[in-house]
Amino acid sequence: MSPKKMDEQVILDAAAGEFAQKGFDGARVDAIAKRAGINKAMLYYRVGDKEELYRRVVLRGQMGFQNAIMKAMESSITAPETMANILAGIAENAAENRLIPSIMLRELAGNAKTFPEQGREGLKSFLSTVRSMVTMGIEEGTFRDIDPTALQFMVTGAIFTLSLTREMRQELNPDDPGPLSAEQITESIKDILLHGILKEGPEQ
Amino acid sequence: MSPKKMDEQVILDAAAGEFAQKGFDGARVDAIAKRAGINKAMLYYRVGDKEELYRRVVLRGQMGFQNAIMKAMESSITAPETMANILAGIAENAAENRLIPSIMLRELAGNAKTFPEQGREGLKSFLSTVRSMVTMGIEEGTFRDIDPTALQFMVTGAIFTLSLTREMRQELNPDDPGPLSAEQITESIKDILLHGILKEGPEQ
DNA sequence: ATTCTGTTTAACCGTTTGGTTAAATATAGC
DNA sequence: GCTATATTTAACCAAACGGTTAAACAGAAT
Repeated sequence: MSPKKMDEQVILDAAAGEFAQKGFDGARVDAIAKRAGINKAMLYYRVGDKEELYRRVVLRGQMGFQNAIMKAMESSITAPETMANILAGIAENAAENRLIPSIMLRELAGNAKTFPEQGREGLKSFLSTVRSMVTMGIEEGTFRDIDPTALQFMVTGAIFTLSLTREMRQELNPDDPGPLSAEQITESIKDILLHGILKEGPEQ
Repeated sequence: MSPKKMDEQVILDAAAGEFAQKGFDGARVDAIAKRAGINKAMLYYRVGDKEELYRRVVLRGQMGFQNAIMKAMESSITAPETMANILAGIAENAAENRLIPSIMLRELAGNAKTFPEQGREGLKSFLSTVRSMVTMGIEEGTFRDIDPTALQFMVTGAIFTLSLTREMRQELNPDDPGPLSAEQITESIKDILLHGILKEGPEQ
């Protein structure tokens, strides 16, 4: 009934790599096929056209972040704890799946006009989660009266750009420490951010 | 000797708009011509091919940031002052020339592989400027012992993503305050960042 | 008025690209 | 072996795209 089999994940991995490097318009369907080690027509047979390929890649990548955020929320009680865990979750996920930040930043640059409709709900819930975490911190008295919007984008902006420039930074700046682990990124940002938003300063 | 004349800036503006919205590969040369209200061949006559168009747009846009940074450096003495002025300079510039953050983030996403060779020096000097500002602050005792790399990308990452999502944010999150002025962005980020990096906390 | 030069355009061209299709190949059940 | 079904491929196609070119046009100088 089925001769060989062909892992669909291989196709999505190949597509993710191509989309991340070249963007949707720059990506070549033939190149994706080549990366996956199959013929172009196979892509259409197994997944669909270029847009469907992209949709699947984005949605799969988004899931990782959503799970990370959810786990961070569940495993923490106070707002500072939540904040630190969200930070770590995003950083770890960006490090594991390095292709996604690239795709996401490109979406941002294009006003998310090619972002899958199905994924927009996820984005919304992420934004409102961070926001409610901040207001919670302010209400419980641990946070200063900071701007949640600014914090949202300081976290994601910093992590995404840091993991994206992983290879590039050192070349541009000899003083740069070079590639950082997710833990290092998390610690550095957490250090600045917690001092920046806590009323009393982190105890530790 | 010259019949009509045709402002070259109009062409570069049109190109910047197209490149910002669609990226290099997504941009259509015909579309740029249409935006500029001229014929496609005119582009090649006056500026050059697609790559040259892009090169010019990026270099022109980069100049604005470089000037802003330089002015910030000149007009400030202490490290916290410098830090605040750089922040404000970048934010103002991003607000004035909204197309550039989009182009820059796309470059980031593609590992800056299409970034003009000529512009790389500017990037380098920007990075080392911020870095030396941080080390100066640490040495003069006003800054805590923070990670300069993290700060670099928290500043640019936050400002770029904030100005890029200007139209998008409110749609995704009803609690979002919507479009923010450069001053608002500057103040929000400065508030968090200065508390985050200063030893004593901002006096004000 | 004619010439000369800088400017603008319409039409065209070769290539690339996303997508299709018809044929080939492999596997399982009979 | 034969048939039915799932998989894979090579070849093909129309459309879109970047780029060119030859001709038209406009104004200044003579």
